[in-house]
Amino acid sequence: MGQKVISKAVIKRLPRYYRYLGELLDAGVERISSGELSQQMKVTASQIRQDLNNFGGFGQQGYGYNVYYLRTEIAKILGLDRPHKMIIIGAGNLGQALANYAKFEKNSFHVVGLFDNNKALKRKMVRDIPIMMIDELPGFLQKNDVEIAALTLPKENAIDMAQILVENGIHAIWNFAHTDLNLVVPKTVAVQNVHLSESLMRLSYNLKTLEEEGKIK
Amino acid sequence: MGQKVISKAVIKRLPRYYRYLGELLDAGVERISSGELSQQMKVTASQIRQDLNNFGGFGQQGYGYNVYYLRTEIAKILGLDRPHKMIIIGAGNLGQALANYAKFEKNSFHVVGLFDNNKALKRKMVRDIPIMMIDELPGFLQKNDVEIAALTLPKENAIDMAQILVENGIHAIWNFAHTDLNLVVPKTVAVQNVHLSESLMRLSYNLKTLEEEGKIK
DNA sequence: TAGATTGTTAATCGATTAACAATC
DNA sequence: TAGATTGTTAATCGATTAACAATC
Repeated sequence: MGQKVISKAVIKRLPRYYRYLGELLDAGVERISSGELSQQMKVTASQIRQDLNNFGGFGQQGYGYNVYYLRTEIAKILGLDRPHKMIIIGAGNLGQALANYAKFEKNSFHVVGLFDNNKALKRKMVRDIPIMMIDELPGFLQKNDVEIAALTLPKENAIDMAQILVENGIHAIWNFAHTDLNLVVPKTVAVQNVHLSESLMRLSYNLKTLEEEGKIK
Repeated sequence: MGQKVISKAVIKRLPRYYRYLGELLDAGVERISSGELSQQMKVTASQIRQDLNNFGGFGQQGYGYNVYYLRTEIAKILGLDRPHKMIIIGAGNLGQALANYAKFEKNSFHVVGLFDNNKALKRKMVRDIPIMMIDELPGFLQKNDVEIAALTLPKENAIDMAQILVENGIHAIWNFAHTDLNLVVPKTVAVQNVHLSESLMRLSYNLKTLEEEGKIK
């Protein structure tokens, strides 16, 4: 309680540290200094030390950081140390892609259901995950302790669906619809908006900039 | 030439302005002030005016901004005013999802081919887009003027594939593999990394924080 | 003209980097 | 112990916000 608020910039970097530490672990590296890690990740050693110190001292003077220990601690910070049940609303290509994707983080995210309103999909399975109809959703949420819902829907339906999800006890929404759900949902629900189109537009901007600088063609 | 470098923070916000302006346009709104827009987008009016002024004066004192004009100008800045040919490497669920997705921006991104090494997919079509084999890729790039490649591959293959793409004249990579391609590819190629797992981890962090603050359950 | 709202400069805030004392 | 490297404070840098003169 009364915990220090960690800046968004720091939180944004944590998953990247987590990924690099995983790769180091796979490569059999036991310890690493902020200096070495900074070279690999192309950030400053100072930033790494500052970031980590937001959460307490994970390193040791004269030694550096133990890779396994540091990774475990970051996992805890990110809440990856326990399973989260997740459902996916929208069983199209993106929904199905996420169903596979979320398994990546082995013990953290369990996709327990896909929902769609296309009756042709009813009772089908994606891997071992059943596709259910939207009208089964409230009942399903009542029976199962689901924390996270991924939304891969047209934006017209996303806001109403978010409402339904919140009413039925969902605590986190991973939103792929073209709208900013966090402006619509109560602050007691975590929201991450993934706007793929924005990413593509930034790529387009960068491409255009390279052209204008004469670095292309 | 010798153009002012625009900060990443500004570029990151442009697509969001573009989206809101599109919605205003659909709603038949003709003009808007930075103050009104700031309320809708939950940012400061000051930031909107500062951001836009990086590119020149799009507004008019006492009037505000013409929605259609401003949107058109932002489109130009982002390079959305001309078509970009795009291919997708990896014809799994994510690749196919992107094939539909990229069409969203009507005249900006044309997906002209999907590539995979799964022979079962050979010669299939996704919508009107042919799936081709990876070994056909260099020939295809030689014949077609493709600027952008989306990469939906396991990370093991992504780096080699990026190399091949760059050698064959690709200028922009939209990377969905779990690795930082921008650290690997020459600076004359634009890269946007989309790390979905990082987004999910941030969601998990926010969820955990809400729990700890006692706002859940 | 008076009112509204931009464009732009100046002030503030926050994040990053540098430096170094603490300590393993 | 000497050397290495963290943890942490101080300095710098950049981004955001506030303020207001310019101007439609």
